[in-house]
Amino acid sequence: MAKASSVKDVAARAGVSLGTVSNVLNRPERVSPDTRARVEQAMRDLGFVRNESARQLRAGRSRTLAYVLLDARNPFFTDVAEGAERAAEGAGLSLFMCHSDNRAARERDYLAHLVEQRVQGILVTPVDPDAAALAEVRRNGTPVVIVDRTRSDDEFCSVAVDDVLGGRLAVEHLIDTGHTRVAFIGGPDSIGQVRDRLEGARRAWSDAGLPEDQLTIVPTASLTVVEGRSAGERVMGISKRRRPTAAFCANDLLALGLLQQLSTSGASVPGDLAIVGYDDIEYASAAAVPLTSVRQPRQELGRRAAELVLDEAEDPDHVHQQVTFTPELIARRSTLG
Amino acid sequence: MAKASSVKDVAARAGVSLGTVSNVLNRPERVSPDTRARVEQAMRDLGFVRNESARQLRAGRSRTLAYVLLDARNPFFTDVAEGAERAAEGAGLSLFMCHSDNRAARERDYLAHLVEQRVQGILVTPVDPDAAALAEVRRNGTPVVIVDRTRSDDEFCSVAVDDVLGGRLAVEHLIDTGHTRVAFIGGPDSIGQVRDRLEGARRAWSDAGLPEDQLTIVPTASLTVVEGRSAGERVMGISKRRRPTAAFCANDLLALGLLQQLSTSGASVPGDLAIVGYDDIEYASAAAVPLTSVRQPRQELGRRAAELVLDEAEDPDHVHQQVTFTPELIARRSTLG
DNA sequence: CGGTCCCGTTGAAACCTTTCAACCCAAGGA
DNA sequence: TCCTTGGGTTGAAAGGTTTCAACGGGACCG
Repeated sequence: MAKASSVKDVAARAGVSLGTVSNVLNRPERVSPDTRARVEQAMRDLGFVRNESARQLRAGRSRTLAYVLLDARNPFFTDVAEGAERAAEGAGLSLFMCHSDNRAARERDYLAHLVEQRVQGILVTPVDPDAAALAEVRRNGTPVVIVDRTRSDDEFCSVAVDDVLGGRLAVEHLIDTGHTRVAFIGGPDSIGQVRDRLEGARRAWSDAGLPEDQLTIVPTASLTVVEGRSAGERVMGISKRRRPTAAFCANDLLALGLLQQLSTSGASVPGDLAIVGYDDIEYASAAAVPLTSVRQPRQELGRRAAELVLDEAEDPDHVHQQVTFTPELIARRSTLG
Repeated sequence: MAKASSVKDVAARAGVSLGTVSNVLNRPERVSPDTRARVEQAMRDLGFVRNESARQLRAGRSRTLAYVLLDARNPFFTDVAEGAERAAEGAGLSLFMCHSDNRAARERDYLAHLVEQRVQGILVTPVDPDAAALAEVRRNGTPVVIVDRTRSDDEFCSVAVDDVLGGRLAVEHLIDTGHTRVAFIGGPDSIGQVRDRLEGARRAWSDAGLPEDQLTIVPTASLTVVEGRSAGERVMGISKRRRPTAAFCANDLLALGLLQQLSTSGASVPGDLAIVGYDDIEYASAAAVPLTSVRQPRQELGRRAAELVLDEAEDPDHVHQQVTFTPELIARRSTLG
């Protein structure tokens, strides 16, 4: 592996000055066709690869965006990343994904590294949206956009989805399809999203003039398939007369677990219990009974976040915006029969 | 956002030379405590952040690895990434994930960008493992390790899992649990992994002396839940007398679809049909009937790949190795009742 | 034939860090 | 007192690219 060759080597081989080589690279139209051909040939001969560090050093900016995400295994985040990726691609940039794995320390390391790299901008779904580290990153000169979280101050751009509205949509749909006893399944309520979705559910309920005690809360310890199954056992353990006829789950994993539990025990969906999930993950539509679910515009979220971070990077008059997207209810057989 | 400050600014403010600032950064033990304190204070005052491009330019190497993966939504790849990440973290490096989304053009862009960035090494699950682009990357000076694919020549390090053995394990397990009519569900056979798993299944079958026509091939168009359901219909459409009593699915998504189809139609698992999946994804153990599945050491795969690429980067006597990992059968209720 | 203009090319400067030989000075030994 | 030693600090050079003012030469116009 011979030492990488530089513009100087290329220039020498092509018999031109190194300024010309640079012109071939950056403004080929300024160079006469035959000179250009000679330079390009020399590049091929030497296996020349432009050194991005040097270019960046000189240019002061990189050609990269980064998305620091909490959990690469959650399809929600990878979909967001994909949206951001497309936007980056459109702007001629690369998007690097960094997996903080929900660890604040790892997140900090990544952020520091990215700032040192002088990436054009950072999208981040932070472990703690109010962490001082984020302000520090921006103070150090790198634009930051917060994704799927909101910060208590408005010092940052952020993109998120209106979870209160999502909860409302879900429950309004159940009310519209005739249900008057409904369970909300989800938890722990330390998760902001869970709280918001429940809040939306409650508002829809009281707006419809339904009695508060007919909206049952079934708490779960986490948002997983296993918890969904156990919640199912609890719901079905209620005497038929008083049992809810529909359940709104705080996410699709819970809903899938619930669905499994019901079909294992011979109950019918939606006959015995209608189900609404949240997130509309791929498995939701592929379930044994396709799930009604609240869809968030995930790719759009990523795309918009990328646009915002680029605006912050390029527009000196940039004003921070908190963008809220609108979720959408996708009705399927689990509520429609 | 004031222009970022450099070591020179820090030096001026601290009243020392810029060499000293650099020493504080890189060999703090050489600097007297009070000078160091002064310099560090100046850094804080100015919000100094080391410019990684310049450092890299000087040092000739970066502090980064990258993993270019096919599909960020597939938990298999993100688990591999996680293993690589841990290894990178251990070596003081960052790992960037790049999502090629199965598009050769995007993969090419990423590889080019990474080479220009002079990353220390690239892990890649390529769209086409024999693509000339990979050889080009290495020729240009960046170590490359191929993950979960194998190349026809041995010019690269690679890490993969023995799919033939995996297929064998699955079918041996079914034979051991008393089945003499088995279906292999999977396709298309343009996918190398599908071919290998089937090959392993066949070998186990004939080694056990069972008649070839009792191993039924049920082809699918892709490895998805929906295809699994349709395969289920086909299998259950066979007259009871000749119907297989067990199915080995080429991946877990097929197995989950199959399971859904069976439970929807009232068939029992494993009573009417035992099921073995492949990959042991998270949903496999969380399914209505927990799935027996063939587990691949995903994190280990990533970890080893990272080690290999670092070895290639650092050891002048590096020899390319093709590492093959051994899969493991995880028996659960879908075959054991 | 002389003067302009424009195109293509050149060479040096700048970007910021790290490294390393050289230097200074105080302390200790002769 | 002079010399040595060594810790602490310095300043210049190097690394590869981009930019830009300047330059050379050919073509065109008068």
